Amino acid sequence: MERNTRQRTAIRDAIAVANRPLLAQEVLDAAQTEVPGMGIATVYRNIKSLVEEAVLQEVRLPGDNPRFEIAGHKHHHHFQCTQCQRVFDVHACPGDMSRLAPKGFTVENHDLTLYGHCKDCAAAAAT
Amino acid sequence: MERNTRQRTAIRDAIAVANRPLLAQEVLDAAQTEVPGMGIATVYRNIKSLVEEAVLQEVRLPGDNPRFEIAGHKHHHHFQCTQCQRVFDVHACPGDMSRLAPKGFTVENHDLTLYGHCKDCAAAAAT
DNA sequence: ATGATAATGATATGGCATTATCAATTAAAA
DNA sequence: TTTTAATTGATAATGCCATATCATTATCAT
Repeated sequence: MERNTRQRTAIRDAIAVANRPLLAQEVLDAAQTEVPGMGIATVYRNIKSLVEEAVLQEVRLPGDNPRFEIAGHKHHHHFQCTQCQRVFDVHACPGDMSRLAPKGFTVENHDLTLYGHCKDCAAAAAT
Repeated sequence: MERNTRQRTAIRDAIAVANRPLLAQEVLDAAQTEVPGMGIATVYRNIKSLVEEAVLQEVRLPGDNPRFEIAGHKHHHHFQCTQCQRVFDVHACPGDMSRLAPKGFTVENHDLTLYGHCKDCAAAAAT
């Protein structure tokens, strides 16, 4: 991946604009508004190289396929809407977790996923 | 699944004794100490019916295949050792998460995974 | 603008977890 | 113990995500 193609740009931009982690298929859907004929293989190829270049980073949620977001964000967590399944960043954190583990265990990191209704779905449900 | 077979008993007992969530393959390995010739299909078949009967419950960790533990535990979280990959229960919880989500989002549930070294691996590393 | 070659799109293939198939076995009712 | 049918074990089939293949297209140094 040494050339700047319309597809590569559309993929990176789609993820940057979404401002939330996207599945490969979501990246394709978003990038196709810019480059209509784009294929899924191109998405996987470019995601892979963009991760290797540390432009993107992978986000794994329990039971889901990998999502990708722009790299470099500081420590944060994720929220998944149980209705639309979309994932959003959560920039708050409960803080130190080392006291939670059993005695003898050392905690080096942690992942937190919140579940509920996103703003859009909560608003729709309230009508 | 209406009959009590040696295999079914061995599978349920293996998960109960382990006292931590096990992968299908880990269940097979553990159950084979009781029923040597057991096949992986039998493990999947019995896990599936035991989950339907609410004897077992599924545990999903980011990026991993499903694990299974005895159902009925109260709210708890999990710890995964970054060395041996085993998963352990964590019975502590940071508490209410509703304030962490962005405005307009409603939090109904949460999953927390701690990463680090388990007691065994931490002790081994200290030598 | 041209040529070398990287990238794309369509699709075949791979990899892996899980499920389906089926003859042989085994539980358990009679 | 005999009988009946559920269960097992071996393995083929499935499903899904991701990668490889390859002819065609597009980038970009010259």
